[in-house]
Amino acid sequence: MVFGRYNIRMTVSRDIDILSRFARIIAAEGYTHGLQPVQWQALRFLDTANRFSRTAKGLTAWLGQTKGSVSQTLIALESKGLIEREIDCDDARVLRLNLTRTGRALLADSQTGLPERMLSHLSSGEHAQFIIFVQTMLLAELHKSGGTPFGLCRDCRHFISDSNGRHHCALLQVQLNDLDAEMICIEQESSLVEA
Amino acid sequence: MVFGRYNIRMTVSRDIDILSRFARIIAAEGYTHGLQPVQWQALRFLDTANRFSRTAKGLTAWLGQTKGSVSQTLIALESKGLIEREIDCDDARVLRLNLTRTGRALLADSQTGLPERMLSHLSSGEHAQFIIFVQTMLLAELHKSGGTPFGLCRDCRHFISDSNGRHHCALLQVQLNDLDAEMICIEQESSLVEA
DNA sequence: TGATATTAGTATCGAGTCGATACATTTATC
DNA sequence: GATAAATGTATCGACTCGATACTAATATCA
Repeated sequence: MVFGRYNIRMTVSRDIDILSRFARIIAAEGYTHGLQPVQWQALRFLDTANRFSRTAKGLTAWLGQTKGSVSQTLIALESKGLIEREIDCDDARVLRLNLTRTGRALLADSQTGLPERMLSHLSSGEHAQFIIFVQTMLLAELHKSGGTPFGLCRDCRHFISDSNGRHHCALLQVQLNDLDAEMICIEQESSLVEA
Repeated sequence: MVFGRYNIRMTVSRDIDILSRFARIIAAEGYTHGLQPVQWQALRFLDTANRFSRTAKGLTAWLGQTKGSVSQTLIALESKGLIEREIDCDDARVLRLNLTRTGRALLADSQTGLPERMLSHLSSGEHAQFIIFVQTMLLAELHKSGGTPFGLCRDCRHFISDSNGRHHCALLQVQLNDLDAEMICIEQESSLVEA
């Protein structure tokens, strides 16, 4: 009985070992592209975040760091010529962060990194199931810790499509085009989850 | 057709976003225990690695870092009184790394961390399936990149049990007790995988 | 047996991370 | 219009991590 319990504890502990090692490898992505991991994450985010989320605040929420740390990362990315800052015309406190041509080229040239290779070791069905598990855990954890979940604009309950195929956001009161619809938004509230 | 492709690309990219964010959170484990993430990983490893693997070399392979980085981590852990070094009597180059009473107490006091909480958001069946996926990817990746897989002593093809319930290692030619059998070994070659 | 790898690990450096604190500026609130 | 809140920067210190150069012990092999 005691031995049984011991065995169970060891097994769970072993699961954590496997998961932690896996996470370490994934989280280290970036070096192979000549960037620090956090810089790579930031670049990826800024590439797919919509214009309302592409700010230091948005990045701070996405990365789960303090604004001080994020500010440092942005300085590094700017000095490397990968991003540029643009002052918001509506709110002068806000700096819109845009990828430069160089930044976009770097992302385009590095389509297959570590996470992609990891997932390639699963079949397509396993891949889909695995991502569902990850998403379940991530959303539950973000909900618990008060983190910002994010999500695609078109999956948001504020995303309205009219009969002419045009979209707009009911929260921010702005028109949206097809590209906007596919972007990540900091304000997103999933329409797939009951309130 | 073009739109369809674009959609697929966005979906895969979104999977990577989810996975990367998940991995970042898991990999940050340690701060809540008053340690740096890498120090926490090291402490966990040294707690369950057997006496042949509980060295700077073993930790280097486990963490996938250079020995210089690992050396730094060990200095930090020693200065915090969590580990102690012991010179191997057979090979004076080797330093055995042992947890102190303080180190073991820290691990025992912090049974539930971030990875455990993440996994708690899955049902027990999902949990098991998820870990199998992770293990599949991790082992495939380590095989590809030449990393050391590690594994439990008792799951090794060099692990021999006699009729009296006593064990020994056919590779290192040493006797093993029940506790040894449950530890992680750097030399482990899984008996569950065909050669 | 002795010269020469090889192995295990340390020392040190520089670029970068990250939280904390203090700060400036702009916008919101009352 | 005074005060609060929001957005972001500047700077500090402890730490990470790879790279390089180093020491010391063991293996190899002529």
